[in-house]
Amino acid sequence: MSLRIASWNINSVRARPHLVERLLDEQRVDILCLQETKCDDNSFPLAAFGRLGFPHAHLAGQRMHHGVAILSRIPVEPVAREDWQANGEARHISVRLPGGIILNNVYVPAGGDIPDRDANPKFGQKLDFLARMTDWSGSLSEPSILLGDFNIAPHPEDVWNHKALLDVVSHTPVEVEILKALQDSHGWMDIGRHVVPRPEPLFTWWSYRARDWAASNRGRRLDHVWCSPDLAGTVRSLDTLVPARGWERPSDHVPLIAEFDL
DNA sequence: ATGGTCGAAAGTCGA
Repeated sequence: MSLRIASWNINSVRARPHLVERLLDEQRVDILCLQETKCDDNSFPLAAFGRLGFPHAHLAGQRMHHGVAILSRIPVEPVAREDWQANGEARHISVRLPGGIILNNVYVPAGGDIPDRDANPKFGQKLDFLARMTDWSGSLSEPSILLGDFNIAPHPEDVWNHKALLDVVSHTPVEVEILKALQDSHGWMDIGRHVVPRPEPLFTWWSYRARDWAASNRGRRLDHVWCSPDLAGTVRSLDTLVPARGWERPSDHVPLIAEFDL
C-alpha cells in the first residue's frame, strides 16, 4: 500500500485553518505532521481535523511557543516522547505506524541570531539538542522515519547564497557538521536530496521579511524527511509544495509530502 | 550594513 506523509511547520495551527483545509483539499495526505502549532493540547482544533477526515490525533502542545502534532486518517499508536531540549519544551512526538515503522516528528530549536554558544545560549541549546538526538538515533533498531523542521540547511544548494549565510544561524559550519553526525549515526537517507539531487537548489522556507518572496527567492531548506536505510527501497516520492508559500496568510514554511510503498 | 514581517500576547519575544 502507498502511504503519504506530510510535514509542515504551520506557524500557529489556530491562525491557519484555511491552509490546512486547502492542503488536504489539493493533496492526498494520510498522515499530517505539524510543527509550531503554538497552542496547548486543550486549545488544539481537534474537531476541525475530525471533519477533514483525520480523527486520530497525537498532540504535544505548549502554550504560545513550539508544539508538534501528528494527525492521521488511520489509527496509529503513540510512542514515548523524547525531550532532547531537556527543559520540557514540546518539540517531539512519535507514533508507530501499521507495520511497525516509527514516525518521529521533530521541531529543532531555531537557535537565536548569534552563532556562538557563549554569547547566545539558544545556539548552544540547539547544538545540545542535536547531540542528544544523535545519541538516541544511534541506538534505534526499528525502521524509522524522522521528519520535521530541523532549522538547518545543510548543503550550499540548500540556501540562496552559501557564502552570505555561512555566519547565519541555520547554515553555519558547526550546525552542518552536527547535523551530518546525526545523519551518519543511523545512516539516515535524506529523501529531499534523493529526489532532487544537488546541485539543484531546493528550499522549504522563505522569510516573511522579503518584499516579494518569490521574486527575491532567498529561501533555505530547513525542513526535511529522512528514513532509516531499511526503508530506502520504499520511497516513492517527495513533493515540496512551493506554491503554498504564496497562499493567503501563509506560513513561512511550505509542506513536504513523502510517499512510501509499505 | 540594516531592516524588513509574522503570531501570541498584551511586554515584547521568538522566529
